[in-house]
Amino acid sequence: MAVVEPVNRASTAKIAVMRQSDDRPKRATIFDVADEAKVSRGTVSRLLNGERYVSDSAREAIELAIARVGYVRNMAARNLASQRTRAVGLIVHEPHSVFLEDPNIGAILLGTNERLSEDDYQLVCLIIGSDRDSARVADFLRGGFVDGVIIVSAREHDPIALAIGQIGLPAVTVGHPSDVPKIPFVGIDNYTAARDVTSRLRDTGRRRIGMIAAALDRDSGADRLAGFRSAIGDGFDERLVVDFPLYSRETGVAGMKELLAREPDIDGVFAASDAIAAGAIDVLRQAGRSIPGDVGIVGFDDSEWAQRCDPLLSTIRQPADLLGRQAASILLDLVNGTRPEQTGTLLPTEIVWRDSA
Amino acid sequence: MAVVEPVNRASTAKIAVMRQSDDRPKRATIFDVADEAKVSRGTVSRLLNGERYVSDSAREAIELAIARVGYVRNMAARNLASQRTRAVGLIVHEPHSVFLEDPNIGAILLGTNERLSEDDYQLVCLIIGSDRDSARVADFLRGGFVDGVIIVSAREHDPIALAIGQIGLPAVTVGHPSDVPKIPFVGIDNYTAARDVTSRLRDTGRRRIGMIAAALDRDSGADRLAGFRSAIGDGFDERLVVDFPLYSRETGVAGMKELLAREPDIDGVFAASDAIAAGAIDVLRQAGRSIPGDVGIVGFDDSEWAQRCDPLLSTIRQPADLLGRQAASILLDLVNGTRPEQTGTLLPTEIVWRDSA
DNA sequence: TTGTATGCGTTATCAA
DNA sequence: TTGATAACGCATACAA
Repeated sequence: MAVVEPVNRASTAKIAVMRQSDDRPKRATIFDVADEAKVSRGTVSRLLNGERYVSDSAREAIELAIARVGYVRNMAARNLASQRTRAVGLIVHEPHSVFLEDPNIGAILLGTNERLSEDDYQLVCLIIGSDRDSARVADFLRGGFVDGVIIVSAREHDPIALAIGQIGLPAVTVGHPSDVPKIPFVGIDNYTAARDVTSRLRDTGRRRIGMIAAALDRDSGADRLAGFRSAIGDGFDERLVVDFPLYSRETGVAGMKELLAREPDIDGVFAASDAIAAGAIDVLRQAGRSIPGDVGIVGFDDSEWAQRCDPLLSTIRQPADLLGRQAASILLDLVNGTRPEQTGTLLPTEIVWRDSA
Repeated sequence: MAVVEPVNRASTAKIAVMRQSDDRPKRATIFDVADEAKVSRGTVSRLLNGERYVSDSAREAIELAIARVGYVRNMAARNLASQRTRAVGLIVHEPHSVFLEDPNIGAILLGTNERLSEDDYQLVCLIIGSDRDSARVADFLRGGFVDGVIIVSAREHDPIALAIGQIGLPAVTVGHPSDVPKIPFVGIDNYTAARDVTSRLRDTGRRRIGMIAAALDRDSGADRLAGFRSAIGDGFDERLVVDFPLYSRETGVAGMKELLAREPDIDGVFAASDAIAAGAIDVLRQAGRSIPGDVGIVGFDDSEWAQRCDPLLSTIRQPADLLGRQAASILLDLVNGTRPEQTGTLLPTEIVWRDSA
């Protein structure tokens, strides 16, 4: 031990006592472990990080010492020294109502967590519900609290996405707002899915098909509308499209009323989400229309809503958990220095035909 | 400047370059700001932390310097030096299905975030979906990543709760598992709410009242059953109670079928959650029972489910967002060294009478 | 395989 | 009000 050591520790201990305002137990450090095991701090650190070059005798002594002094690593110190945290952030930037109701967000979250867990990364989920949150989260990210970040439900002109670009933090978005082109993304092909489901609606003989669109400021909403339009082709009639800000049941109620008013003979409806479809179905019922007899209707998501509709809702299954997993995989590559070969990944969807169309 | 400074920074720069594996921009430190503004690091730090004793001239120079060199604080270093992070964890420990469906969790999350945001604390939400997660989260907490923690949906014998006790980390639980008595909690009075709603069911003339209980391993589930039992009093018949692990619609379906089989004359049902009630209603319908004519039914939560039932569901409103806010407030006190005067806080609930009973 | 020494970027103490 | 400097606890390059 160098002569300076004891002095060092002694003064440290004193200050620690002074700072110790309450009853939090004092925590052992690598110093204590090294002393106890009669080895150097370097050796302890190497063992802790699973590196080679630790003899069995040293290992035993250290493990014993760790147990004896009750050592646990201090992450802040580790982060500072190693310049990485083994944590990644997941940012959910949504108004409250959406966060609570969107059936996909939870699944994305779980998928991400699962994948990160496999590589022993910690997911920290950051919620933005106000401008103040937004600024604080930006600080948090800039501060090096996480090694990378996944943005769920990014929107156009998202200040956080822009901040991340400036910081140079590895990032992946779920969905791809058009104004952050450099960040890799994972998503589904909303356009094709919408086009295909609408086509099947036509193939089953529907002729006056409307759409209740939503969230046109997001890629998901805009692409679903574009797909619908493409499937309808030349006969497209903009009077048969209504749009609202949110993917909610209320949107379905308002939208369906509007469509019925504009076109009483409507015989098919593509709702931009299952929740919207559920609202629309209730309105159609009250208006005396039978489903799928008079009107065929399809939704999007294959969420809980689809199972609770009467009749059961035909819809598009979106692999939300896989989106999360995939986003996590890409981010891990990024964090480890691998550049992804492609900037965007689209996962396949599947049409689930049930009873409503 | 001391003579040692330039040497120090020069060698630092070299190492930084060596480590800089990719294109992450080099970041300015307090050193750079201090140099640029011709003041000491101490002064810069004081300004950054909003302390007194910074002259206007110094302030101006520093703010200019910060903008010029593009300084942002390094949180890891700040955390290490200050021994606190200004972040608190919120732990959700639930199987996937519950996390996705429980209507309260999201609201608790948002309420917590809102309150913490007011004090500029960052909420980091930690999800436990496996034993591996559990161990990693424990490390994360022990590592000093957060100043405190809120546990949502704590259960009996929760390893995380036990770990937190050992660490001595300030903590609050939402709900109060009986085996972690020392941790303050916030919750609702499930017992009284359940008793009152059941009593009203009786007061409106129901005589054969059953209950579909769930999650008896949690205080919420157990207390709701106890309240029901108390309201029924002497006439309690355990044949009229069924219980299942989850607060889910499937529980309602299975539970109602069982109750109908046991007691065809049943004329009232207390479902332990709205989702359960929704399932039960569907079964009653199919069995040809009218609601509330033949059978009155009430739920718990006042969630989305309640609004989608036909008829609209009478239920108990649980102030989930307030639970989150309150938990956050208590935790902030704890983190700042204030001991709470009481170990438990119960928030009021409200019975919402609609059409189902 | 192990030990030593230095750096990581702050905060906080104390003297000035 | 400011400056100088010692912690904070760990990782790591390099010497041994």
